[in-house]
Amino acid sequence: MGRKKQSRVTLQEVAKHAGVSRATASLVVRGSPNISKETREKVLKSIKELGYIYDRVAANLRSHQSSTVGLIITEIGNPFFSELLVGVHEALDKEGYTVILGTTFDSPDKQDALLATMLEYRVGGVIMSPVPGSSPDMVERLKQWGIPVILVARKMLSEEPFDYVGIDNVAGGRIAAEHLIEQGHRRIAFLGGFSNSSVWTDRKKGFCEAIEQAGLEMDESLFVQSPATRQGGIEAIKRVMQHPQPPTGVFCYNDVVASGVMLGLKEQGIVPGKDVAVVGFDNIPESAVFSPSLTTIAAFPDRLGAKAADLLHRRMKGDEEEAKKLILQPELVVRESS
Amino acid sequence: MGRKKQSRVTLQEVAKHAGVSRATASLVVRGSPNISKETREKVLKSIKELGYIYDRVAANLRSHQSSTVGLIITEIGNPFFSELLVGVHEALDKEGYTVILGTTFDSPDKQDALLATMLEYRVGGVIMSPVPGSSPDMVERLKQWGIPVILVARKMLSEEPFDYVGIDNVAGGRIAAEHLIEQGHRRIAFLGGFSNSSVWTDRKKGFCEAIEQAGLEMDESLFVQSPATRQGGIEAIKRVMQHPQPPTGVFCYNDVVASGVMLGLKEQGIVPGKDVAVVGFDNIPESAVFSPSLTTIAAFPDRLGAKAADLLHRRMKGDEEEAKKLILQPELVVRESS
DNA sequence: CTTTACATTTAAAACGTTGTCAATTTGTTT
DNA sequence: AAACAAATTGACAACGTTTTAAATGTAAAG
Repeated sequence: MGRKKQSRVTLQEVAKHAGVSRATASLVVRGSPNISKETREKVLKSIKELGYIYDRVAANLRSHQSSTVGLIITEIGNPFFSELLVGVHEALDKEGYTVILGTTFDSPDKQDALLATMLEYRVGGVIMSPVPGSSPDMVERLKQWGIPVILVARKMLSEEPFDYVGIDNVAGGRIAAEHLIEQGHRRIAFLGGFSNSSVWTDRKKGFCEAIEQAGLEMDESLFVQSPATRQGGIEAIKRVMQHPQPPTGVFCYNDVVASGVMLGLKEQGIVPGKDVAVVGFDNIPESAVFSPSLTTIAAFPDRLGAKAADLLHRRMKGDEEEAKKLILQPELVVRESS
Repeated sequence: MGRKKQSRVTLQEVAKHAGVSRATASLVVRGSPNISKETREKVLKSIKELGYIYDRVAANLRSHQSSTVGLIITEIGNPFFSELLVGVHEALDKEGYTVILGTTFDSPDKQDALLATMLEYRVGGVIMSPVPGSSPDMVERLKQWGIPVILVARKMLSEEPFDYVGIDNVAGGRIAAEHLIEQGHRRIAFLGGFSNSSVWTDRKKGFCEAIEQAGLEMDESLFVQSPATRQGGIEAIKRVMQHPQPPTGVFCYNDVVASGVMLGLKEQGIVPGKDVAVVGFDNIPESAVFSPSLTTIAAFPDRLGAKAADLLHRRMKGDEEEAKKLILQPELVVRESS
């Protein structure tokens, strides 16, 4: 069954085996151009024969570089974030980075702990979706150590001078409301999410703008906050339907909430898409298969992720320009639910 | 705006500031018991004052330990795997490990490359869902270096002596078929996935066992392989419904395929759950919101992940017992689609 | 007042690599 | 043959920790 725990072969041993100096061997593994083809092959052969494994940890320690980046998201459960993760991961992969993953589950403490861990691991940069209401201190600290941080999908509480990649949530909210108004709805609810997140306030802002512009009355009882989960959606729709004048259209904080909303409607014998129009946000892949299929605002999480990764890459390469804000435009996707 | 790129404070500097030796400072940061309370506090104070950051990379290099583990999955897009990821991640987090993530996208080469990378990063262990048909050489190699590897959800081609955590796919296939037979279906299709994966062959095996036991005929044209994606499901159901004697019940390789199958049925004006019964596999959260809601075989990916993480933790702690196989039992979840 | 024992603390070597740079070898051109 | 360029070397000092074995200080025991 092979021996146990053979100890690592070092570059030193490779060099000796190939009959060259350690310096030369080092240049070979790093692909230096001024090494003759001959010696390069000699060394590569020895590497293969001895089963040498490059020690990136030692190399990074010595060279003050880092080929790892930290990725911090709030919940992997939400397909929006898994798509985001795919986008980031794929783009970073292409550039040869290795990803250290962290999940905050919306806890500020956990977020700080994660950032601290990433610091301890000497990551070269961080892409994160911040917890609503968390303080920018820790991010500031990373930047002070020269570690670039890209915020994605969510901003921090205040308008901090950080790089940010996201979508235009105000526009998204407006588009959603305009669509429902165009469909003839006069009483429209906004369900799910919490007002402490920048995403929520932005979407609400756009929503309200469209409502006002159409000259509709703004009824505070049509705004129901709840966790951005399926269960949260179920509860929110139940609450709002008890209103003496229930809405005929609802705009949901995101698609997961929308799935709960539609479930809740069905439970009460109300047919979503017919009796009540439902519009979601994010356009997660599943929303096409819901029934009725969900009208939603596409937020392109994978593109967001890829853009964030590109930006981070540029920063790590030494781009020192001032903070960039990349705002993608969302798009309305009309389906059966409205 | 603070200075740029302050260089890291080292333990050396902390020691000097606290008036102790570097060794003592090191013992303090590691929480050694035989350090007097006095000096401990002195050092901790200096750490705080100087803003010292522990360098785990350097520490791991020296101590030959590793607090990172590699996690390799095939596709983050499938909710089954995101749930798995959640389970693994949460459990490892609790034990203080940091996760390095990799995705193979079902490419054996990518898988080998990822394993090589993890080796280079000196991970302490690996949890992976292997690419179907990939060779166990690389895994063997890791184990030779004393790095434990846990296979999860998928086995390697042959019955290798590796630790494995998965569910009983044969039982799952049988349960699904039995359920459909019990509902009165005589012609049942098995759609999606490819025969090169152990998961597929196992599910098919159980499926066939039940068919035979019920004395039904086995029609090869009712087995349609396709990518395990929504699109794959759409194509598979279209193909099989062209059959002169189309099935009245279908068992899908997984829930994602099932979602495609139901979509494909609707496109043809056939009502899933009424005209044709559909059963999925995995019980991804979304399957409850499909319409009709999907009858499926629950595979508990999060539990799988947690178990795998626990097992890995034990291995990393030095548990040298021979390869363990942990097989969880799947459960039938009946909903509207059957 | 010395010895023994014990708890703390320490100096120096190690981990596996890269950076530096002057010195050497080899190959090519004038 | 000399002059030049290109490729390779050797030696040593980093990088920021942990490890080892040895040294210190102090209190209890003789």
